[in-house]
Amino acid sequence: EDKDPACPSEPCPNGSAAQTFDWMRVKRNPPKTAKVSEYGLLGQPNTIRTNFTTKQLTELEKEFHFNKYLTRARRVEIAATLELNETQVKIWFQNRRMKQKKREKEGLAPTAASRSAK
Amino acid sequence: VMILRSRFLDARRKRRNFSKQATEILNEYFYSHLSNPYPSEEAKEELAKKCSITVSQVSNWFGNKRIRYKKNIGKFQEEANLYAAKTAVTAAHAVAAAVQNNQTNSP
DNA sequence: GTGGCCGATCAATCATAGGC
DNA sequence: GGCCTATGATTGATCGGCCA
Repeated sequence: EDKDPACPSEPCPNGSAAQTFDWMRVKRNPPKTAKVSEYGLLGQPNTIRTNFTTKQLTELEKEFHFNKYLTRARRVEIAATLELNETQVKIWFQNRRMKQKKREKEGLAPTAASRSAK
Repeated sequence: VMILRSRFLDARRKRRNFSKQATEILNEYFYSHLSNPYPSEEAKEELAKKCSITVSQVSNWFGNKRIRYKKNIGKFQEEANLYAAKTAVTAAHAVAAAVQNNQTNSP
């Protein structure tokens, strides 16, 4: 369905040739987090990123400080309490852990890092 | 209601643009690797050092660049040609150096 | 096979910087 | 000062790989 681009080497003769590489064609599947209310209706694809409320975020944050990892039971509880999917809660914790890790890494003194020769 | 959320949560977001030369370095890498603009962790660290920014900032820059580039390739055409020409010269120099180095080293 | 986690990335959005 | 675009950062969610 698409021709293979071809000149990876040599500057192209004519003015420009912005080839389309694979990474430019990458399309992510829309979030499955539909969830509206009752069944069906609406002709609007509800495939939009969920916006967590302040209350939800506060509770999740509180729980995170208590436990970095969730048990199945706890996840179900929280999901029910905050009116979120179990998946959303699970993903939130995963992202939160990554965020934590990133913050710790950068929070540490970067001075010692610049000691290797390269 | 929801608008209030962003008020204090994003208070930390006091952005500052990168220096002109940092952007220059990042763009050079991006366009010279346009077929696969995904720098390795090591490459990111090196770029971060050269640009005097953090590795995360390098990641953010590439993430934003890739998305925005493919969103509107035409808009970056000019920029792409500019850097393509620039790196072509650099590559030529590298080849020349390699050739010369090769002559002094026999297999 | 199934499911969670990790690391990287995507994609949409936010908020500010810079130019007019 | 307002308005618009450019740009860095944030984040819910996806992708691929790994492992128990």
